[in-house]
Amino acid sequence: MSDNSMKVVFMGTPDFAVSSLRALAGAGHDIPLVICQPDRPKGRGHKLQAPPVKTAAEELGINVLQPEKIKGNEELFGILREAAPDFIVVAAYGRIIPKEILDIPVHGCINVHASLLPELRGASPIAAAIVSGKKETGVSIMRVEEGLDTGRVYLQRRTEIGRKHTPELTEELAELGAAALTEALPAIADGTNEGVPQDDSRATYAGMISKEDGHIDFSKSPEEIDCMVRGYDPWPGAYAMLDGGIFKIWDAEPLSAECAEAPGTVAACSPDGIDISAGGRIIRAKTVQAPGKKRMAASEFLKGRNIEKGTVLE
RNA sequence: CGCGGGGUAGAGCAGCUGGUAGCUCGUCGGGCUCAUAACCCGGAGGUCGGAGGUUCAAAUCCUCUCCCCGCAA
Repeated sequence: MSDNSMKVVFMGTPDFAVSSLRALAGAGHDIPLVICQPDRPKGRGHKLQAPPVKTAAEELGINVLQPEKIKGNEELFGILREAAPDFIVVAAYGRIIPKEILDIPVHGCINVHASLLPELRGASPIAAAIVSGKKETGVSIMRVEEGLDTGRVYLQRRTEIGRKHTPELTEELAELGAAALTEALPAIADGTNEGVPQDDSRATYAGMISKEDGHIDFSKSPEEIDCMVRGYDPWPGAYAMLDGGIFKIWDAEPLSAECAEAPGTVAACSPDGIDISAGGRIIRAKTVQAPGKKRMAASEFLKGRNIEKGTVLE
């Protein structure tokens, strides 16, 4: 494997990208440079926080560059040209890569994208896959072009979504993607794998998620709501308004029993959960969270606060 | 110094215009029931996050500190 070692510049930012970075290093590739987004104010207190990729790169002893802007950044282009990489690997970098950079590496820019392209191109493929109720999703190793996730696909790996929430699915896809990446790279370099163009007619898009996307519409079916609950974990969280406060549901179970109550009405409370009318049936909230409180089992929530039958969530 | 809520029995909460603490669940013992997330009776279990201060007296007021969470990103 070591004679397949190549020079790779890595561009990525969040946890999802860390797996690929580590895999590249573990495969013996020469990584002269890692590029990620600048430290951003995050969390309470708006403290500056280093992106996970930066932390990982430093652990690996790799130089990190955090350009504020890359479009038209001639200094950055110069540094990259000088590095003369075989590949630039992009994984959830969070910015559009300008053409000047795409042209630099000998074998081009390769992206690890967390969907089965051409489905779910865009910013939030993992959450979108869950929310839309898909049975399976996966990762695609593909070529970065000027279009948004439009390049030819070299390798895909798929997995069942089941009842997974976004965090665990993200972790799983990050590992799948990292393995697929290291497997594909040598074949792309020697021309064994030329990839196949995407069928643009089947393309779908996963746009950025907003806070409001997590607001539950109880006219939807219990199954749809369950998908929201799992997909929007941990952000923005699937929520409803209760007494003017945000009431989040972190785990729910669709019940088949019919329910004639108005959508959002609490039909019953029990140690098993809070049963809410949704789409003519019942969605049972099993893990919930009130403002300022932790996530807790619905049964525990009910010990400290009584929700009367007939209460309406909006 | 972004805004805000909270740390009280094993769990979830109330009490916070100061006088050594209460509710629901669980737990232990007893009773009742064909049965039920059952019901009835009784008991155990808390230095009220930590450190100072005010006071005759603080979970309750003041200061500092540690931890958790919501908003915002």
